[in-house]
Formats: sequence, C-alpha cells, structure tokens
Amino acid sequence: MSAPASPSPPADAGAAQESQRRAERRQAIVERAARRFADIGYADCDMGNLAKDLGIAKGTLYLYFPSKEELFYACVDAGMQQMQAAVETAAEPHADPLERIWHAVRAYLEFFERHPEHVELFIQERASFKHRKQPTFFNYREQIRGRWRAVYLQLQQQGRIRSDVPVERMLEIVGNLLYGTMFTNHFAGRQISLDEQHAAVMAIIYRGLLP
Amino acid sequence: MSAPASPSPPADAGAAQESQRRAERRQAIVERAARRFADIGYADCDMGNLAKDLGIAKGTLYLYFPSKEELFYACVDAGMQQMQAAVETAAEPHADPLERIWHAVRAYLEFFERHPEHVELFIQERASFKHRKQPTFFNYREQIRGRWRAVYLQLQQQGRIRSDVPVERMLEIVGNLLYGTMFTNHFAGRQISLDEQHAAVMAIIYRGLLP
Amino acid sequence: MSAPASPSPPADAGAAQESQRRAERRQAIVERAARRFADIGYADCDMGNLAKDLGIAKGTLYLYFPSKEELFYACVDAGMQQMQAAVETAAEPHADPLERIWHAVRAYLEFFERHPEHVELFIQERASFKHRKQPTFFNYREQIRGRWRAVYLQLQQQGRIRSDVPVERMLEIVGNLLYGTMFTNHFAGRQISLDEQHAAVMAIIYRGLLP
Amino acid sequence: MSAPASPSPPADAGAAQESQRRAERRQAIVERAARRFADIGYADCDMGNLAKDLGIAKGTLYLYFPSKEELFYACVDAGMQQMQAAVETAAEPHADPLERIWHAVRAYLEFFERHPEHVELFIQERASFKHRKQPTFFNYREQIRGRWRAVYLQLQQQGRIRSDVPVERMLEIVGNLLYGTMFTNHFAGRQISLDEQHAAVMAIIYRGLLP
DNA sequence: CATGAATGAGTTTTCATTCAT
DNA sequence: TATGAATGAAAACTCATTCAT
Repeated sequence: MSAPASPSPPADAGAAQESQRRAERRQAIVERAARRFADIGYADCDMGNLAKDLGIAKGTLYLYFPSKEELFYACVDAGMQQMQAAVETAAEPHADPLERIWHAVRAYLEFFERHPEHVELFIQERASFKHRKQPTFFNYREQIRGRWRAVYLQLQQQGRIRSDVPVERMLEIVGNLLYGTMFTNHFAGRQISLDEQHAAVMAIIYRGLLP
Repeated sequence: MSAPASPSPPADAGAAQESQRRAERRQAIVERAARRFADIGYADCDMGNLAKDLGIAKGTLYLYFPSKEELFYACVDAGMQQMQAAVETAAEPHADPLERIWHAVRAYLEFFERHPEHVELFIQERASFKHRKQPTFFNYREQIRGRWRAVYLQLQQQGRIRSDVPVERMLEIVGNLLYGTMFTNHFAGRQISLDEQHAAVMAIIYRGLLP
Repeated sequence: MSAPASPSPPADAGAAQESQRRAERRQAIVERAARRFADIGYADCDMGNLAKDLGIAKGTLYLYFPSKEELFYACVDAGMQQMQAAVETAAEPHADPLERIWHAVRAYLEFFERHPEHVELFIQERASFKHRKQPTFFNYREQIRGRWRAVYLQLQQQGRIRSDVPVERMLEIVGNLLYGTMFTNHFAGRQISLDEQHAAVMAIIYRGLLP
Repeated sequence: MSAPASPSPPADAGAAQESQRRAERRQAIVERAARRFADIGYADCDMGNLAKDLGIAKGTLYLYFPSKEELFYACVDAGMQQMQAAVETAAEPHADPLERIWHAVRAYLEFFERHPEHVELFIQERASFKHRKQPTFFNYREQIRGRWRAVYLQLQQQGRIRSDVPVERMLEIVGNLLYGTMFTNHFAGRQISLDEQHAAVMAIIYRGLLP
C-alpha cells in the first residue's frame, strides 16, 4: 500500500525512525564503553580502540557524545538507572514492608553480581573525576533513600522495628552495609552463595550479633 | 670484625646513620606523595611537581623508588599499616571481647576520619592498577580477619553472641558494614557526630533492626 | 520542443531561472563566507558552521564550491572585483587625469574603510595558501596598473608631472603607498578623518616633503 | 691550570655557562622556526618536524618554549628587533637629518630584502592570531615613530621640509609607503635594483609627482 | 648521592569531504 | 538538488624515565 491512512505521515515516521536508530546506537555505544571502561580503566581506554571495537570511526563516537568524559558519565548513569529499576521491580510486587526490604536487598546484591562492570565504574568515576562534587552513586542515594524512608517509618509506627534508633540511622547503616558488601563481593570474591549471603545479611540486619 | 670497642663503631655507625637518613627521607616522600595522590589523583600527580614540592630533584625520587607505581604502592601500604596499628592500639588495653570489638570499630572509623587521604588511595589503587590481582586493602583483610576470628569464636563459645550465624559470616558482615561506612562518610559526608554514628552502628550490630 | 507558446518557455525559462537561483545562492554563500573568513580566520572557519549560518546543509555547500579553498578564492576574487569597480566608478565621471587620480585614491581608501573584511582576506590568503604563486591582489595589480599607466603617461607628456622619474616607478610608489595605508588603517586604526588623510596623502604625492 | 685566580668561582661559571648554552639553543630554535613558519605557514608547521629538523626531541622544544604560539611570537619579536637594530645602525653615523632619513629608508628596504622570512611572519601573525589586539609590527611602530618624530620636527623648524603638512602626517605617509613597498617587493617581486627603487622612492618622498 | 636536561611514546579531538538516501 | 551521518587523518602537548655530569 502506498501511503495508508496511517496517523503518522511519512516525514514524521522517517524522523521517528531516525531518532530511534540514533537512540539504539547510543545505547550500543554506552554498553560497549561501560564494559571497556570497567575492564581496562578510564585512563587506559582510548576512544580509537573503542570505536574500532564498535566497528565505527573515531569521529562517529563524537557525533553521539561530545567527549570521552561525557560518554563515561552516560555509562555510569545508565548503570545507576538499571540498578534502581532492578531494585524497584523486585520490591514492587510485595506489600509487606519487611518483605519489600528483603527482596530489595536481594535485588541490590544480585544486580551488582550480574553487572560487575558498574561496580568498577563507580571506582573509576571517583578516581578520575575528583572535581565532580559528588560521585553519581551518591547523587542517586538521597533519591533512593527518600523512597525507603517511608517504608521504615511505617514499620516503626507499627512497632515492627525498634524505636530507639532513628530511621535515618537505620537507612544509613543498611545502605552502608550493602554498599560495603557489594564492593567486597566484587574485589575479594564471595565465598558462599548469594542466597547464603543474603540470608546472613538479613539475619544480622534483623537481629544483630547478640543472641 | 674490624669494629673497635668504641660504643658506636664508625663504620657501622656511618652505615646505620646513612641507612636511617635514607629511611627518613623515604618516609617523607611517602607522606607527601600520599597526600598528593589522594588530592589530585594518581594520573594527575606528576613526579616533577612532587619532587619540586619536596625540594629535591626529579631524578632523586628514582633513587628511593624505582617507579611511580612502586611509590604509590608504598603509600597505600603505609596507610594500611597505620590503620592496623591504630585499631590494634585501641583494642589492646581491653580484655573483654565485646569491648575489644567496640573500641576497634571506633578506632577504624576514627582512623579514616582523620586520614581521608587513605580512603582516596584505595580508590586510586583500584582504578589505576586493575592488573594487580587484589587491592592492597583486601590483601590485609585476611590477616586482620584472622586475629578477630578468634575473638568472635570465643564470644560464641561463651554464648555471648548468637550461634545460628557462622563466625565467618559475622566477620564479613561487620567488615562490610564498616567498609561501606568509611566510604560513605568520606564521599557523602557524615551528618552526625562520630560518637553518635558509632553508637548507632554498634546498636544495630548487636541487636539488629527488630525490636 | 514541448514548450508551448507561453511568453516564457518553461524549459528555457526554467533553466534560466534555475541558473539565476544558483547564481544568487552562490553569491549569498560568498558574502557570508567572506565575512566569516575575515572575522575568525580561514583555519578557524569551518564549513559546518558556515552552512548552519546560511541555513543549508553542509553537503549543499559542496554543490556550489568544490572545496573550502575554492570558496575562499571566490571570496577574495569577489572583493577585488568590487574594489576595482568602486575605483572605476569614482574616476569615470572625471576627464582631467589629475582629478581622476585624486578620486581614484579616495575611492580606494574608502572601499577598504567600508569593507575591512577584504583587507583581512588578503592576509588570510597569503598566510594559508603559500603555494599559490601570487596572491590574488597582485594578480589584479598588473591589470589595474595597465589602465593607469596611460593616465600617467598622458600627464607626463603634457608636462603636468615630472619627467625625471619613469611612469613605472610612479605607479609602483603610489600603489605601494596606498597599499601600506590601507593595511595600516586597518591594523593600527586611522587617527584622522578619511578626508584629512586623503588630503595629506595627495599633498605628499603631488609635492613631496620638501618645501 | 686547574682553577686560576679567576674572579668567577666554578659554581657561578657553571651556571653562567649553562645559562649561555640555553640562550644559544633558544636562538637556534628561533632561527630555524622562523624560517619554517615563513616557508610553510604557521598552521602547516608542526612541532614534531621542527624538532626533527633541529635534531632534538619534540619534548625538548617545550623545555624552551611553553607552546607553539609562544615560539612563534619569539620569532616575530626577534625579527622586529633585528630590523630596528639594522635601521638604527644605518642612520647612526649620519648627523644631517635628511641623510639619516635617506639611510634609514635604505636600511629598512634592505633588511626585508635580506630577511624575507620576517615579512612572512607578519602575515602569519595577523592571520593566525587575530585575538592579539595589535600585531607585533604595530606594537613597535609607535616606539620607532617616536624617535623619528624629533628628526622631522627639527627639519621643519629649519625650514628644510614643508610646513603645511603636520609632521605626524609625514611620519604616517612615509611609514605607509615603506610598509607597502616592503610587502610588494616580497609578494610581487622587485623589477629594478634596490638602489634604483630607493632613489625613486626618495625622489617622490622629497619632491612628489608634480614637476 | 644528587641533579635536571633530554627523550618520545601516547591520546583526544576537530573538521573537510564523501555518499547513501 | 539537498541532506547530514559517517569518515579518518592529523598534531599539540605531557610526563615517566634515563643518564651524563
């Protein structure tokens, strides 16, 4: 059929298609770049090789990202968004706050297990861009914490978690524990299964060391 | 031996003195270098400026360290040793295992509070030397853990901490929590006093979130 | 021919119209390009921005000029032709040779006063295209000089200018003086009015420094 | 003799010698660079080839000049100073103002005849560094003019040059004529001998075109 | 031991030009 | 004709390391 009664005229369709092509290629670049940045480090990763790896010309890279630095940030941001999404998705089906927490923790650990490159990117970012006031990870932190604060408050009001430690402290401590665990898993390796680790972490988070 | 009965034999004394001079300068270099590496990052820190800063010639640096990389490792190692010493010193006067842990945690947090450059050095190391199998921090980790394992085991045998979580898990979890807290304090700032933070951390470590 | 008896036959008219459209756009490109080349220099002027400035696509520029270099030459040539026309127009109404000279000098100075971009283009041309045997300015020089040689010869034959200096020398000297004045006005600024400058220049040309 | 009663102790002598070595090499670089900048243009002259040409490493160039731009300026400045010196030297032995002018004009034309590279450098400077408020040539201009103003004033007071044109105008006109002549000689070639040209220029400067 | 001049490999980014649509 | 995405060559500058003095 030449020109059906489609609501989107050819011109727009072309533009949309064009725009989609662009978005797809952008993402392909980000994915490959993230891997490389993580594998060999920001400084040692050169744009020429990245381009060759992607099968495009060096200059083409610059049609999608204005600089190596911006490309790097795009990688870090993409990772953070994926992580957030993974955690949300894991918690979402569960109504009970404690269950939400339980699944969120699990999803967090699992995400970095499956995407070790993003752990590396956090490190690279901090090391290479000290001038950025706060690393991307901590930019997202407050936003994430906002959502969980409500959950903890509700639990506290229901008397289901202790009241002698402010919610704010709890958020920090759980966050720090997970943050440290993610790093340690990555750098030193995890000796036990993710399930075991998750169970042990939750056991301590819930009841602490004392009997 | 050609050394006469002089209380300080000239030859040896000369050598010793020489050796001491050398050690002192080595340390001076390491201290200044650690600060610079932390402040501006490994890649942006150049040997020329470091030498100028120390008031010595660029070539002289190479009489003390064979390369920039080795100098950097020396900085990281020095930091780890200081940290270990600080923690040991804090725990040592206390006989009771729980008190030892209490003071050790406090000393750990305090050390990185007072030496933020060492937090940075860990980051720099991981970012710049991916080829090294494990970061220095994790090299020391097993050694440190060995000493604390005994403490936790003793507590468990005494029934003073829970038995349903293996000591190994406890060591990991406490370690990870502290590791995460140290990083977060450094990157995102600490909103409360060290004492408060310490108290909150210990409260959760001891009793968990549940009431 | 398929062209009906329309007053403007479609085919020819279309071609002519087409050709005119093309000429107009060529000129528009040259004008804008001349300004940009002059303002920011040949090397710093990029085809992409020029195209954007003109509201056309980068590739379209290449439908009108085979290369950046050729576009540049077109700009310089256009400038020279305008200058020549301005000088001719100024001299044309005057019959008396001395008056013709007087008005031509004035027109020359005025042209570069009003079109400083062409001064810049001469500079740019020489700096960027050393391989061209002679700059455009000097290509036109002989041609211009031919026309004026007759004027000077006539004056000399009439005994109205001195005979102890060959006309050739006079042409050179007057040309050089104007050339130098044009540059100096442009680069160092003119401290007096164009009229005053013109008068002073003519006074020296006519009578020299001596009383 | 090992260490004669020389007034300069070894240390100073070493430093002085070092400093002289450096000055000599600086000059060697400037000379070679001036030639290359003039021959192939500022933009097309790359530091790598210049270094190779000088038999030194690229990095060494940067020990003497902080950037390509600064090296270029050093070349232009050196040329201006040599020119000034040549003109001074030519005028200096003569007491009579008219003779001083006569010899200065001659020296000016001769200098650029023998150092065509400096003509090119003026062009290159203007073309490549439009941001510099005024080209080097015009920076020196006022300074040079200051010295000659006195000469012309004296002549005017003695009634040896005309009084109906201000000295300021005369300075400008003579300057512009020489400036234009220098450029034209360089770009279009000189058809007659320097002596002839000099004579013709002086004839017009002194007496103008009219009989 | 100490110096610091010399080295040269290594990398990001720009932009004129092409060509498939 | 017009477009603009893709290309890839080209060059300034840095800095760890060496070595003659």
